Amino acid sequence: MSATLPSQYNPVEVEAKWQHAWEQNQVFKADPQQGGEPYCVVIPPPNVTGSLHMGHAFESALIDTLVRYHRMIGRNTLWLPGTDHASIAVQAILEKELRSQGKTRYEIGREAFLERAWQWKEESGDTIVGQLRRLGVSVDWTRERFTMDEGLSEAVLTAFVQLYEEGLIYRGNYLVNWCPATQSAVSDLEVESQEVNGHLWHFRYPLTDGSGYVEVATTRPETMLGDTAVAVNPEDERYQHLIGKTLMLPIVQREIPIIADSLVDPAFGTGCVKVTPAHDPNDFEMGQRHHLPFINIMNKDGTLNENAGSFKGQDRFDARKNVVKRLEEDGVLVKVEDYRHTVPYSDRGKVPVEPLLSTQWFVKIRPMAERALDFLDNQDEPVFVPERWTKVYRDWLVSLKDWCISRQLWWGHQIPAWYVVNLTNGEITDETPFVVAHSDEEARTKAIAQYGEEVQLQQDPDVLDTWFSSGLWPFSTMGWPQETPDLARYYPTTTLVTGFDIIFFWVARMTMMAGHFTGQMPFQTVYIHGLVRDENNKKMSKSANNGIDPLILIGKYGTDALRYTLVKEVAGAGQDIRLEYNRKTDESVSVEASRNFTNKLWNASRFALMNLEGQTPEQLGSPLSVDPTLLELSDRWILSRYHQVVQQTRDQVSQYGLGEAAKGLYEFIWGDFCDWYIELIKSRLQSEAATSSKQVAQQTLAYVLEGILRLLHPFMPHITEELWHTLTQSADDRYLALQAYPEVAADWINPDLEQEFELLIGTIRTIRNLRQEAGVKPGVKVETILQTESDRERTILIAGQAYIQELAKVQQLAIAEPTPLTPTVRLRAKRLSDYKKPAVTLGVILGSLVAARIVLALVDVISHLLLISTLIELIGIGFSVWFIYRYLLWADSRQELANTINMLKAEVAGQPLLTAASGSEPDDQPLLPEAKPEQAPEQAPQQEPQQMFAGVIGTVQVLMPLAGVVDVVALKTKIEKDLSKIDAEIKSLSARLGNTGFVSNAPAEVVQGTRDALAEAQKQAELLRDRLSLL
RNA sequence: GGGCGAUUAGCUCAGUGGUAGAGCGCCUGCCUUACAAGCAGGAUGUCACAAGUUCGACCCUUGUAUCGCCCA
Repeated sequence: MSATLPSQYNPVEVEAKWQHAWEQNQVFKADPQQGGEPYCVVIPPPNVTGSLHMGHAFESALIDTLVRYHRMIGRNTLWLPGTDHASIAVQAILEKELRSQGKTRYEIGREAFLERAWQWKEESGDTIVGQLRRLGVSVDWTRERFTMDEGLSEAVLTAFVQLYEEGLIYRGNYLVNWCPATQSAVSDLEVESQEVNGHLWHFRYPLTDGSGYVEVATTRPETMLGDTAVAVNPEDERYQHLIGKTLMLPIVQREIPIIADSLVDPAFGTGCVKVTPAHDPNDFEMGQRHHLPFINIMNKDGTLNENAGSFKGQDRFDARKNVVKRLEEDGVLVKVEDYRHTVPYSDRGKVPVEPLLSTQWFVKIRPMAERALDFLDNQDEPVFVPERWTKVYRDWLVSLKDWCISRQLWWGHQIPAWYVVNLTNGEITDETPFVVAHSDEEARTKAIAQYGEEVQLQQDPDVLDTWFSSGLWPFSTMGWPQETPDLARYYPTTTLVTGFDIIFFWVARMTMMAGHFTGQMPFQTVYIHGLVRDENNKKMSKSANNGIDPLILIGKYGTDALRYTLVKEVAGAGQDIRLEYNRKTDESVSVEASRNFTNKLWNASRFALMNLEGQTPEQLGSPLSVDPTLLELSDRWILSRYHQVVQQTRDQVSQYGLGEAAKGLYEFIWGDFCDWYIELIKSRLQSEAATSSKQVAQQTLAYVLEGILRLLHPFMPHITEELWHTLTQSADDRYLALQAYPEVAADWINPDLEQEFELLIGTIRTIRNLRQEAGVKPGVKVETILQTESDRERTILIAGQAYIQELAKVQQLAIAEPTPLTPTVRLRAKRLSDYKKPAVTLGVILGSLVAARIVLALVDVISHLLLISTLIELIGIGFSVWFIYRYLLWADSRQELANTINMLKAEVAGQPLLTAASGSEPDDQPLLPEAKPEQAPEQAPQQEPQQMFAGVIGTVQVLMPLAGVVDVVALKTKIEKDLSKIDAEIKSLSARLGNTGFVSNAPAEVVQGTRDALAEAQKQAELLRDRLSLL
């Protein structure tokens, strides 16, 4: 089974399989009876207006990552899904459809219209939940809700009635934003300002006393038909004498007063403004203040009404032209200027909204806003991530005005107010009395009690603003107003994840509603994510038609790849992301990169399965509990790295750093695990014999891989679930989604070891680099000499020599001090290593016997070198003593000596080198816990009989003798290039250290670090210069 | 007009008061028994501009420019 995984991952099948399995088995069904601290998220309900776009995919990916993570760390998790009925948007779609059939909603009637609407809802809702399923979201489908379902409608009724009874909902005649296209009032938020090139018309109103004219300017001349005053700023000295006088309004011939109001901007136009209280918000305020008449000149379809006199029936824009023409004819038009100004447009209707006086339902918002502010200011609730949104939210609450909640639409929650129409001739007028109730029956009962048996009731035909029901979503979905177990357990919810564009629309309304009805904030944290921008950095939107269908990318690369791309792109929390996309080919290089990552994971797992010989991680046992001495250097390194990553991932996810967490896992999995660890253990795994080395490698491989699958699961749920099942051979009814997230084993994190390992990796890279520079064929094994005078580095290299040989394709490796031609005798403080005592005894006995021979051989060797040091002869007995001490007393030193001798022999004689102890087991204790810095030995310039490729890593000199293939020019170029880099570094470091300010002010460790870096760079430069001088 | 965010490699973006990073793309060499959706190696930067704080600024402060978003 395991080894038969195909070599390319096919997400289509795997993803469908697990989506189906998760849902069928209700894997994500929440149980309020279970223990565990609750973690609850309600979905920002998508509108049933068609289909999901990339923004939904992004948001869902973020939420699902958080939810799956918290489920795995043991929280009692609920993610509640659902959809929103979206009154205006859906009604607009349906009416458009009707129009294309040559019908209107009034012709087919309310009932038939709603039937169509529900049908649409079913279709669109199905599409949307189908898409959500394909995103692999771990929602509890058993709790799916819709804003117009029975329970939520009950919540809406309850909320409305209660607010009405508390005096927080009222019906009144106010100026609203009227959208003539949809023929409904819209809220302030549904109005969008657009800059347009318009005109500013100046005309004159004559004073009634005949003493002259007042000049006014306007961008909407047709409204002059409804003017009831002209206003000036009370401070404006130019017009003091006019205040209180009256004017004769042209065309209409109405006498209107000149008033003083500080709302007037003296700098606008002439400083005199016409006042049309029924058609402008500012004028409305002035009208109220100065008790002016409110003259409405417009019908609801945007044509002028009888108050417009001869202009009656004309469309507002036609009327504009005609009014101007008439004013011109009357000789009161002064001038027309081009004028760029902002015009409020209806978000949905895409036409300029008309401020219109009409009777609507409003929520008195201040008490609710104050309550939400109180929570924010005194209890820091909710917490915004990123924090900067707090201010945006707060500013909004502070300046909030009453909320118009009635919409002249049919699709939605019909307003639960019944008019006693028999009192107003069977019609609903502004004066018709009404009762507010939960139902027909209740309304009737109430009405009869108040108005007698004869009442004839008619329900308000309008519906509520969609956000009225959305505002209740966090608690209405859990059963409110009933006291349900869900409400008790999961409310308030933990986190709300949404876009900043609906902080006002939705977030603030939820906090206000929740504060009022539940006495709590509906969520602890609001994570505000950014937008998905298109390949041109433009916001994706329907109107710009630049949306990208997530399903296309899912079909091409898989859900995991798309989700991972979206999540990985986020920097910090809440930054916008840009999605790379080619519209011609429907391809995305960034999603492709993630797909490649899934494939990498797939193949790493495939490799593991091929090499675990059918054993599961459980059967193999954790490497954390085996005899620690059996773990090899690479095992301990990957375990250290792994636990580091566990720590880091947990930290980052808990701080909403999802992008960083995703990127960290990518680096660990592809870099550390695949590129290094797997490569390092290949030889152990491939050994025929069942050695402990092989077994430990298998254990570690299985352990880390399973950990990786768990770590990555919230980010890539499908492929990890699939691979986990294969790896663990778990029964079908167990799920990775329900397993525990990896715990940090802090004891296994060893920064020293990781740092030491870096030297090995660096060395391997340097050798590979030299090979490439020298043009060595990839398959060919080379010989390499590593020289360093640092004991510490040497010990690390010796411990990792098998790795170096394996991964850098080195046949013969010598690790030594720089050839000590003129060594200084010095005492070494190295203590006896426990495990080398027997060798020492033997060494002492053999040492003296061998010494003479060795010395002779060495002298012999040296005498063949190009530079014969006459010093050798002077050293005599002293050298021998030092030599025995240095090279023969200790096992590793003998190893080193053997290497050196072999190397020297080979250099001289051109014979193959003896391979450096490839069978020796790498150290398994920390490499150099007590390495002592030593003084650098004085050394004679080194000489090699042949030219070598050379590189430097740390202070390790990497030499690669390549007889016959050395291109001196290439070699020289290479070294010179390295050298110039290092020289630049030396210059910069020296300059810094030469600055007394730096040395005296910077922290000691920084100064020391700089000194160390300089010393290392100088050493490197020296080595390279020496090498260069030999060419 | 007010507010917020951004400006770093060809592209998309990370980043830290102490020697500038990743992915993609590019160049070179490889079908090495997990992966060519791959492996190995390589090149690439006035960190938008200007002044200031500091021993030291890509990072902090102020201003300027450009882009984007929100609000009026």
